[in-house]
Amino acid sequence: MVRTPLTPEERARGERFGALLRAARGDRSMVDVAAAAGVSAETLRKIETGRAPTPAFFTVVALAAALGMSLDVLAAACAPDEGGADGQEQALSA
Amino acid sequence: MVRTPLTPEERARGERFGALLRAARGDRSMVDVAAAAGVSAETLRKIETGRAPTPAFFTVVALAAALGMSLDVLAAACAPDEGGADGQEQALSA
DNA sequence: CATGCCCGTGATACTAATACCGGTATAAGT
DNA sequence: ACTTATACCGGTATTAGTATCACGGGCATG
Repeated sequence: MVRTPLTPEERARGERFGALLRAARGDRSMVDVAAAAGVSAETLRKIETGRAPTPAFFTVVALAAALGMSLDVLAAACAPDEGGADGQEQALSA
Repeated sequence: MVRTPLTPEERARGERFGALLRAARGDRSMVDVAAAAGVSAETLRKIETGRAPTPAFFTVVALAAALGMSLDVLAAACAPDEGGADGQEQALSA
C-alpha cells in the first residue's frame, strides 16, 4: 500500500467542511470568494461539494482568510468526535 | 497548463512551515509525533524538511493537534508578508 | 426572440502529497 | 566493539488536489 485511498470518514468530513465553507460564503458568489482567496472557482466548487475532501493547507488558509473565519473554528467544526462540550481533544488520525 | 507547478515562494513557505513544526516538536521523536498525528513518519519528515510544501489541510490539523498548537498561529507564522513587527496583517492570496 | 453574461457543473490533464522500502550516518546503550 | 534507535535520503507507486476546457441554466439587454 502506498497511499491511503481516503476513508469514507474522510469523505464525510470533507462534505462537512465544504458545507461549512458554503454556509460561510453566504450570498457571495463562488467566483468572488475564489478570486479573493486566489484559487480557481472550480477548485472552490469542488471543495464545497466535497469532491476535494482534503484540500491543501494553504488553500484552506486563503479561503478562511477570504471568508474571515478562524482556522481553529473551521477544523473544530469538521472534527467528527467532538461535540463542542470541552473542545480539548487530540490524536484523531488524519 | 493544468496545475500551478508550485512557485518558489510556496517552496520557501513550505520550508518555514516545516521549520516551525520541527521547533514545535522540540525533543519529541519524529515517529512519536507522527504516530500521534496519525501520519507516517516519512510524511512528517518530508513536511518538516520542506519537501512537501503544501500538505493536506487535515494532515496539518492532526499535526497541530499532536503538537498542541493553534492553526491560526501556524498559518500566521508562515505568512510571507509579515515580518513579525506588528502581527497585524490581513493580506491573503495563496 | 436572439444574444451575451453570470453562475454553477462535468470531463479531462497534470502535478503534488502520501506511503513504503532500501540504504546510510550519528549517538547512545550494552 | 556490536547493537539499537533516531533521523536523513534516494527511489517508486498510487491516490488526490488543482487548473483548463467545454456545457447547460438563468437573467438581462438589444
